[in-house]
Amino acid sequence: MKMDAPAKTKSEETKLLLLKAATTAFAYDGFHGTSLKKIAREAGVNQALISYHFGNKEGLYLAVFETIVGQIQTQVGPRVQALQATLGIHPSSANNCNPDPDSLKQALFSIADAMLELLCGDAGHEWALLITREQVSPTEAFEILYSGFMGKMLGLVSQVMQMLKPGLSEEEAKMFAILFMGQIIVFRVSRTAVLRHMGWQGYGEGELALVEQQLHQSICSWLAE
Amino acid sequence: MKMDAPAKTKSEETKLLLLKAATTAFAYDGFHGTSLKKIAREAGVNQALISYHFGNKEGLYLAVFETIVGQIQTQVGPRVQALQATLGIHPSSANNCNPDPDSLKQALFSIADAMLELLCGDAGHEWALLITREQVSPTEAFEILYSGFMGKMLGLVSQVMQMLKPGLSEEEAKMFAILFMGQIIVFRVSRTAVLRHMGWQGYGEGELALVEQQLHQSICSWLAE
DNA sequence: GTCTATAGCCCGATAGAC
DNA sequence: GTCTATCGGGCTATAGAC
Repeated sequence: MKMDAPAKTKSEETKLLLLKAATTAFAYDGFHGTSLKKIAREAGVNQALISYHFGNKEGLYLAVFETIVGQIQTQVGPRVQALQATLGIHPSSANNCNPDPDSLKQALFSIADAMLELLCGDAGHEWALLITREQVSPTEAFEILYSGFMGKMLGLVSQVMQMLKPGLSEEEAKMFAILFMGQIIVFRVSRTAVLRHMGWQGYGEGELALVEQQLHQSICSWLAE
Repeated sequence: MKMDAPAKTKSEETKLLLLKAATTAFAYDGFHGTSLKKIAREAGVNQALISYHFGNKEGLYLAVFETIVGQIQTQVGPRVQALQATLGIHPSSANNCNPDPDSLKQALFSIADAMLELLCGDAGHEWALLITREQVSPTEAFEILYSGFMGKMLGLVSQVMQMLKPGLSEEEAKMFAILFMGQIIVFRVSRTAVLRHMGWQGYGEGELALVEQQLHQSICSWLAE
């Protein structure tokens, strides 16, 4: 919720240490593959404190996702709002529903780039693993992710698509948003297969730039049609 | 390997029962979330027989994937070869590298439809879960999947793309194959998010038809460009 | 708030009778 | 080939001292 400073009380520091260790462990080994003993060990904190602070294993797991969503919202939330403002979607404007098509396209580009970086960049590596896992095998934590940012993202892309191609039905626009996301998340979800197929060692700057270029081209194809 | 009939010896029947139960259990709960005790119980087979027939838990897990790849190969293998023949990719033909562009496009359509049905249809539900899990968190079993059919599939799509758009570099063609796959697998990987976003209850015939239509349209956009 | 210690359970693997 | 029985170990959760 409000955890930017390294923490003040000792209790909060313990929580942060546990959350950090739990994020790493759950990301790499999944919920079932992770033991509380290991998390406590890696955090340098006594195991019994997990129950004390988070109730049980599931409570800790959910807390990890709440932290992630909170940080994503503080990071990309402002950008999304700025985007909505640029596009004239903000509620205060009457119905200025005809922004510059080119800036709309640029908006799609920047959303794609941001998603790709989040999912495939070094910074959000563990987040990406956790998010992907919840996509594939949803638990209670999926609700946190979807209502926190995924649903909003899909809705935004759908809206932009419908503005760019007014002929689209709402259903078609929503479907396009999903295809849009699919082209991005495949690079995380099928990471191993992608690297093998492309003959890459990993996603370096060069590779990501190439992917972004291809994504932009694909988006242009849709819009040109 | 060669298991079509309900089995002959009692030993093979036991193996089949265990493989069937293991497929279901691993699909829904993952490797770590599944216990051998549960598999034996659901198979109606004594637990100790797992060690006897498959060595250990991992051996059983890998055997599940070998079975899946075997069945996929017998199912779609002939279709792929027919496709390659139609496209003139078969080695016996010299270099008849200019088949009808329209039949190439139809080939892409049918690959997309087959993949979508495999991943989202009722028939391959458990397979889809297992495959997706291995994509996201690869283990030794990933090798079986990739060398068994995923790599071939990606290679085939890349080839077709390059034939349809000769201007593409090999790298671009490979990337297109990945975007192609991404648009399909998103419907499995992000199933929960997709259903919520679209307001669907599940993937019925109507929904799948709609998805296929949209996929075809997306492919057409790429090719038209 | 933090710790130690442990209860209670389920797991995977194996030994040995049949 | 199939079974019962069990071992050793790791797990989550909790009780209770400090």
